[in-house]
Amino acid sequence: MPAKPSARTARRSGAAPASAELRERILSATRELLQESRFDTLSVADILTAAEVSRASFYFYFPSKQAVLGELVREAVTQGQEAAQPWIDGRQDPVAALRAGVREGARLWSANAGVLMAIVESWGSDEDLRALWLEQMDLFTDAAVARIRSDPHVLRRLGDADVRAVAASLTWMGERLYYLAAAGVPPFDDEETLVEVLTDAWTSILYGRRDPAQLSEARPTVGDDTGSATRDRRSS
Amino acid sequence: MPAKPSARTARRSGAAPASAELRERILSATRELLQESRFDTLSVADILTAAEVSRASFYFYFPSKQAVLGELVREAVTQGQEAAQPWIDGRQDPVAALRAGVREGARLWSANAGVLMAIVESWGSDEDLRALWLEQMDLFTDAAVARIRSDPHVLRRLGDADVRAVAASLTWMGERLYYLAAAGVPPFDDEETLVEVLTDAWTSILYGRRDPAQLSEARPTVGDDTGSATRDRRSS
DNA sequence: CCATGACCATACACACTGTCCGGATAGCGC
DNA sequence: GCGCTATCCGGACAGTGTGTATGGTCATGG
Repeated sequence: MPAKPSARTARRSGAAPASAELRERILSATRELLQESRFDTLSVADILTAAEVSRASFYFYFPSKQAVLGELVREAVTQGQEAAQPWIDGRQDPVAALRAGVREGARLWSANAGVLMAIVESWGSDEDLRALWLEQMDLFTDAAVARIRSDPHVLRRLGDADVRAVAASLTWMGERLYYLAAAGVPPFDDEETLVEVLTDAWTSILYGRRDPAQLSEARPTVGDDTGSATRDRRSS
Repeated sequence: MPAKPSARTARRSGAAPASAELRERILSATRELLQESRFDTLSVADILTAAEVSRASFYFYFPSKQAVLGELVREAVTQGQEAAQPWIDGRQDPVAALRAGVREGARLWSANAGVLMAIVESWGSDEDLRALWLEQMDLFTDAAVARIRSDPHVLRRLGDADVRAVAASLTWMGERLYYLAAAGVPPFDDEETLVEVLTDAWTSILYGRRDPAQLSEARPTVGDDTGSATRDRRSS
């Protein structure tokens, strides 16, 4: 069966074949594809087409599509570490800093929804991705632990509880809620709701109170519950 | 190429070829296989071998291996609904009931670790499984919402927060932590730690206090933190 | 002017899924 | 005992993926 030997010869003409240019193309293409497809339904062939790269080249730069995802995750997550900083170094009001961090996290997640959803869905099935993701979660946990340890008020409140376990819980609760938000699962698909509930949870657990400040923020009546539906992202 | 026409003829001899007997064999075999393999690395062929069933028969009873998982999940999750009952109908001390429910949940998860890990890892990639799991989580959420609504103390404390969102957060935090425990991710791989931290989180958020009772329970010094390692189940 | 390195097309070995078909066999009515 | 039918089996096949291997093309630079 004769394949069409059509126009696939207009590339080398481009400016610089700078060493790892194809590598970049692969990365970008994958990142974009992930915005509309799930990682596991994405075939290498799809990436090849989108990046206009040959199979051989792909496997020259990456050992597998999982490796590509790993790279993208590292990129995305680096920014995340920074979002948490304000709360970590604890120069501001903790609750305010926390809320700001949570909101920043939400922004970050929606900006990189494709990549982050992909890693969350895939770290269970690939050794390298698993190590990568667990390491990232550990970093957040470490930061939270440090912050908690440096706050006598929180320490007292926590009593004899396992500080690291508490910190890890908070980290993973965040991971899950952000993921659900990105996946369009109600009620987390609404950013405002997400931020409120996450912040409340963190402050309740650590500081034993809900943030009074939130009441002053302009937030329309919630009109909550009665929502058992299952709406999905991917339909936009 | 002559295949060995060997001993595959010792089954029909068995007692009753009662209608859906093969179906049962498939279910059990899969359940057992899931205790040592991940769902996505499990091929239909593996199930066929384990259940001593032909490919044709398999596809007669189930449209796909996902459907098998769905069935197993329904079985496992039904028990879960009951575990939550004591807290739901709220005749006992809420915190005590909560703690008991959380512990029961932990037991349930470790008893059905294979199946439950499988659904958690797979609901993102299959329409039916997704609907099934989201429905289950919604059921738990509904129950929590009802319980919260019927408790003026909690209601007051929650203020204008979105009740359903809070309930959903608690549900999903549980899902994630139980999963991590089953997956052997520290510090949740220790049941005691898991139960404590989950109960504390729920009570902190809902009742604004940690349970004083827990201090009286015999619980050895935690010797917490300094654990960033990544140990995996599947190695037992 | 040709060697080299970057890249491509193609095709292959292997694995898995889901479908289809020609039997084999056991129980059952007769 | 005899054929019927429901049930189940082995095996083959098409379709789709992945990862590897082979040989060819083209621009550049020595």
